[in-house]
Formats: sequence, C-alpha cells, structure tokens
Amino acid sequence: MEDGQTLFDYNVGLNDIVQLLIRSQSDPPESPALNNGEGVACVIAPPPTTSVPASATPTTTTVSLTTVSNSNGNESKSLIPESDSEPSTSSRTFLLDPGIGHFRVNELVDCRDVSIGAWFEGIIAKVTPASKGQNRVGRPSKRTNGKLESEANADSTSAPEKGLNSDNSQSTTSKTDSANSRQDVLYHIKYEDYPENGVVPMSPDDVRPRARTLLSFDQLQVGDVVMVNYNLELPEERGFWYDAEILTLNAVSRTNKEIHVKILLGGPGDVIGDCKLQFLDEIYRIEKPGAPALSSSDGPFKRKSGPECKHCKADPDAECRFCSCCVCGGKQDAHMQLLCDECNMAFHIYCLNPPLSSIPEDEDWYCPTCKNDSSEVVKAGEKLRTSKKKSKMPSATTESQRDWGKGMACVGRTKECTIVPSNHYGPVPGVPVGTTWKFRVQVSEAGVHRPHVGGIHGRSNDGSYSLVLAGGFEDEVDRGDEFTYTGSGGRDLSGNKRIGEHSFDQTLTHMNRALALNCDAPLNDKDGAESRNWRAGKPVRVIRSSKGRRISKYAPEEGNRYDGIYKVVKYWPEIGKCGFLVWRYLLRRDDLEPAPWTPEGTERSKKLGLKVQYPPGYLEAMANKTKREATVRSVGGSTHTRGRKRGRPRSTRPTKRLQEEEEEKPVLNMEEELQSNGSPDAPEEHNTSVCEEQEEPQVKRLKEVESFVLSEQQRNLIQEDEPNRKLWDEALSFLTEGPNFLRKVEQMFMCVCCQELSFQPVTTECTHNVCKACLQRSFRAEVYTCPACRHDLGRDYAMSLNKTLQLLLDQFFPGYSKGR
DNA sequence: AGTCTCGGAACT
DNA sequence: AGTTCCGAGACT
Repeated sequence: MEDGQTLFDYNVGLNDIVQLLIRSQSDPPESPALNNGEGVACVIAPPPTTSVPASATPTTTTVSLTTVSNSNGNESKSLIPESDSEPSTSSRTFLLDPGIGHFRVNELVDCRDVSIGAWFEGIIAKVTPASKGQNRVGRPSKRTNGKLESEANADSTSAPEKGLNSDNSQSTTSKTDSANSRQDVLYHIKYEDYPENGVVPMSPDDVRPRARTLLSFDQLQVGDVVMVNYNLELPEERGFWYDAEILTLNAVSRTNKEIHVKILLGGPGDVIGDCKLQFLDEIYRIEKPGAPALSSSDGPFKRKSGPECKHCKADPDAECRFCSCCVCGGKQDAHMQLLCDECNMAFHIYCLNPPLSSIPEDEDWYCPTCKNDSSEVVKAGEKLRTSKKKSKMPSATTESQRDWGKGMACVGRTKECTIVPSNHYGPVPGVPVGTTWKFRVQVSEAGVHRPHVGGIHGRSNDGSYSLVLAGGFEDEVDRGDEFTYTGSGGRDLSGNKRIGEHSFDQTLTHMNRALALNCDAPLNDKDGAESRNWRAGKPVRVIRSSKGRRISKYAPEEGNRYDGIYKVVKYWPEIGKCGFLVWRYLLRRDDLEPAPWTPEGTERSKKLGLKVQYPPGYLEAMANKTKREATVRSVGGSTHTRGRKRGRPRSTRPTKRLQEEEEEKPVLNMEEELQSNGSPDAPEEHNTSVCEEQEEPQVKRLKEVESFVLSEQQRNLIQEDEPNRKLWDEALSFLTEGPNFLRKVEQMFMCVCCQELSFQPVTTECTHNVCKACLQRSFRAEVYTCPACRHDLGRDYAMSLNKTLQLLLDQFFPGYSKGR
C-alpha cells in the first residue's frame, strides 16, 4: 500500500481477511528469503541425483552458470548454483575459536529458518556479540531478521556492524558469565544449499550442532524428540527437516512400520499434530550443545532434502513433465529452464511459445497460463490505477474530503442466512410475520430480503423472491392485503447515486421481469398480463419499510417489517406521475399467518414478543454517541409523543403501553386510507431503545407464545432418530416457544466445521452431527477424529448418512439443502 | 468485471 | 429539510 491509499482502493471489503507485511525502507532490495520464491525469478536447480555426489569436486563451477551470471551480476536473478559450487568450505576446513559462543568458525551446524520452522545445514561464518535486545527480538525469519534489527536500532548506535567494533569489551563480559554468553552472541551462518542467501545472522536458539546420528526404529521411544523429514504440503513426499515428538511407534511387521509424530515448528504452541512419517530410516538424533565440533573435512554430513519427484523418482534419464520442462519433459539444459513463480512448473526457454532467447531479466516470471495482464498488476511502490467505477465516482473529481460512507447503508453483513438459499421462495423458516428490523442490512442478514438497497430481489429468468414497500412512488396504493407496486429503473443513477429523478422509461427487464414471472400468466413485456389463478403464482415475501408511512398507513412505525407472502395478480405498463413509463404490479396477500395490522396479528406479535431488532451494540453505541435526549429522538415519533414519554415514570410504562396498544389496534385497523396522515401521534408500539432492559421481564411474563406444531410425520421421524435422542429432547422443550424451536434446532444441528446447518449429516458414534462432506474433508487431511470432540473415529470409519435427520432438517428448513 | 439498486448518514 | 455521496451485495 502506498501512503494515502485505503484498503478500499485495493478492493478489500468488510470482513475480508488479508495479510499485511510491514515494509521496511532499510530492507535491502535484493535479499531473497530462503524457500520463499517471492520476488525472485528462479531457474530450475539440477535434479537431486546430480547434486548428491557433488561435494567431491568443489572447483567445477558449471559453465552454464557463468554464462548467465556474467550477463547479469545480480545474484538473486541468476541461477541457483549447484551444490558443488560452494568452494569456500573446502578451502577453509580448519575450525577457528571466535572466543565467544558455543560454535567455532567453519563448524558445521544446523540452522532453523524460523519462517518455516525447518532446519537446514549451515556453516558458521563468524560470531559476534549481540546486545540483549537483539536476541529478544521475537524470532523473525531470516529475511525480516536484518530488517528488524536495523529498525530496532535505527535510533541507537548498536547496529550489527557497530556491535562488531565493540567486540572486545563485550566478549570479556560474556566470558565471565557463561550462562549469558550463549545468549549474547549472534551467529552468522551460510546455508550450504542456499549460498545465494549470503551470510545470515542467527539467534543462538536457532543454531545447533550438525545432526550426525541416524536412529533406528528400536532406538526410538514414544515421547522422544528427534529430527525427521516431512513435507507439510505433500505429506507423501520428501520435504524439509523438522523437530518432531514421537507420538506412536507401530511395527506392523518387520518391514512394515509406522511412526506418527507431532511436528514442532519452534514457536510456542506452533505444532502440527499427528503426522505420518515417510522416511523411517532417516531419523536423526538432535545433538546437544557441546557435541564435538564437525568441519567439512570430517565429511559432508548432508541430509537428503527437498521434494524428490514422485513421478520419475528423480531418474535423470527419464522424461518428466512434472519436475522438468513441462512442455517437452526433458531434463537437459537445466540452466535454461525457467520456473514459473505462480505454479512452479518449469519451461525450457526454447520450448515456450514464442521462445525466449535468454533468461528474462525480470525478477518474476510467470508461465503463459499463470501470467496476468501486467497492466492490471500493481507493483510495490506503484500508484494504483483508478478503476473505471472509481473514476466515475464524484470523489475522483471533486477532491472533496468529506466523510461519506459511514452510515448503516454502507456496512457489510456480519452474518448471512444459510438455512435457505438466496433464491428461496416463500417464508424463511423461523421468521414469523411481524418480525421487524431497524436496518435493511439486517433484513438482508436474515435472508428475508437480500439486496441492501434494491426494492425487488429476483432473477430475470426465474422470478422474484421478495420486495420492499418503501413509498418511493406517490401514485402507489396500499390497502394492506393488496397494494400496487412499481418496478425499478428509469432513473439516472450517474454519480454513484442509488435513487434519482425519473428520466426515462422503465423496461420489463432485470428485476421488473423477475417480478412479472411470479404472475400466473405467460410473460408479456408489451401490455402486461393478468393471472389466470392469482394464488397459483410464485410467492413473494413482502417487507414494509417505515419510509412507506409517507403514503401508507400500513407501514411500520420504525424499521422494516416482514408482512408475509403475497402473489402477483397482474402487471401492466402505465405512465406514472413522474411522466415516464413505469411497470406497475398488483400484489395480493396470500398467507395463513395473520397480517401485523389485524387484531390477530398484533396479538400474535405481542405473544411472540416481537419488537424492532437493532444491530448488536447499536443502541449502546447510539446512547454513547449522544445523550439520552438523542436516544429518544432516534425512536422517532412527534415532539408531542416524545414529551409525553419523557414525563412518564418508567416503572409504569409496560402496563401503559399494553393498554395503549389495545386501544390503538382497532383504530389502525379501521382507518380508511386517506385518514392515515391524521394519526401521527400514534403511540410507538416498537418503542424499545430507552426502556428495553426494564421491559424484558414483563415481555417474558406476558408471552404466551403460540407453540410450534409438529406434524405426525415429523414426530415419527424424531422418534426414529435414535442416535440424536438427547438432542431432540432438548430441542423439543422449545416447542412451546414457537419460532425459537427452529432456532434451537438450527443451533443444535449445526456442523462444527462449516458453522451451518448440517447438510447430509453424519451422526458420529460420539453423537455429534457434521456434514458428510466436512467429515470427508477432515479425513482427507488425515484427521480421523470427530471434529466436535476429537473423539477418535479411526481412519476406516464408515460415514453413514443419517437419512432420518436429513429428512427432518429438510422439513423444518425447506430448501436449505438447495443452497449447498 | 460491470451494472444496478425504494439506504442512510454527513453535509448544506 | 433537502442534497449529496458512499460501500455493499445481487444479478448478469
């Protein structure tokens, strides 16, 4: 990121997870991290077989190497030299005592790359004193090591090189205190296999004597910590060298043995449990400090490392498109094989189409299938290109620094409805008519009306699932159980607007077409159509917004209320009051649940304890933001009402409210349309923000919620689901709480893996329910335990589907499995 | 990736 | 009270 840029500029959205690294100005531009292809164009290294006997001839630097490094002196861009191209070790095999620390110069050691937690062969190049601060700087990777040091010491004089100058004074003190001397040094090592990394400073914790002792199977015991070869990404293949604690030793037969270990990556708690080892005859003892020092003249003490090709078994004569050129499979001309920085496949430069005449000078190289349009890539230090959309936004031109976009219209969802798919018709299970949310984003979260802003939710080749009545059109009529609705479009929304003046005709496309498809009639985008049997049309969930109060007295006082299922009776084009053609729809209610404005409806809402739902923490935040007065204002209502409420003693409020509601209901019900503007003083039935806490017990006491009624079949199925008896018993105790029953069921049969209602559930022997797919994924990752309780299921566990439970969940949450 | 949208708070 | 402008999400 560049100064002045925001995450929005990078299309990072709310709830996205990103990884950020702090960029250091002092980080040398060319200091590639080990095993980190980032920023480094690699040329393929020779196959492992050719490198094994290599140490015999240290002077035979390959001819191919010189050709490239001549043309390009930059090490990071040049070839990775073959392992025999490390002349310095053989020419200086004597050990030098630096006077401090445990290791001598030229001693063979193992060094841990803390970024990946693996040990690599290294040689001590020099030893310097280190200030305590330096050693305590976390355990950064080699790449960040130098960076952190220079940053930490930017304001002091104890940069590493300065520390070297004050060598004498510090070394004497450390000699007197041997316990400190280990901590107070910094080892500078060279990796045997990665000379291009140069000399790397290392904390004493990450350096130890070179492993030299192979342990046989019978020398091992459970609990021992040893060094093993393991590939974290591809456990079947050869990988790097890690410390590991032995978990199980299983000798199936004399030749067939199994060892499971826990890989220890170095950091506290940084472990990978239950890894099955592949290379049982390559297990090393970990040497303790003080083990006899080894130098390169004592032998190579070199372990097999790195991924060996499993396709060709690293046969140098075999053609292999996996470990060698993926075009021709040939292993020749290793120095002319380019490695793609994305997919890691190799390409002879002459096998490319078009072929390249030389190794490219760019730091990165991507193969034709991985290459992105370079104009789309924002490189480090480059300014972002403004996208088409952003360049159209007013802020791109006006340069105004206004604080837009902070409102509830611009927040992201914090949860998502998963019990029904987004294209679900009909009610959302567990959401009764009368449920009210303050903000549209909450309606979206509940899955009742998904778009944040749009009035119609639908798909133009399927139909409409829900719509919001928000009174945007003067000429709409709302009679409660029947209303007219207007399509979308016809507005000029340039300038990043959401609504605007009508400036052209609407068409029966997009959402307008979707809503028309709900009508039980063949689509007619010329004249509209009338249903043959209006009830036969597709159901639409209808939400009334308090904004609709402008033209409809059926709109709620506050927020957005789910009013039930409606059907499209007919639709037709007409010239609206705006002067342009609009598409108009007649919707009629077709729902057994009583409408919220009817006496039955208000009664039911009361029983269910329905009140306006606010986002978590919203009321508290509002209360903090302003004072009590401001909180009252947010409830809405006229000044007159506000005054009355404030003057009223709190303790009497719940009773009073109920009386008022009972008086009010008939009024609301009987009022004729046009009288609605005359009743602005109606008491707020959804007045919650001030007295919510006080109300709670009262509501509970008064709540005689209508029970959830199980069908005969459901009852039988629950009986049948023997393994889940306990869970069902608990859920059934919520039957008396109406919609809470479904919420309880959803909660109890949630899959711990995907955090959604279990789909194709497997009921484990420890009576937990998980999606079969989730359990299979776990087994593929070789974790054979119950995801919920870690009970061992065994790798041969038969995952049998609990069909009874699946039937039940499908009944309670119709359509939820369609979304999977 | 581009287009569309009966929200909602900051600003005037 | 009216105007201006934003991110997010859904569809195409």
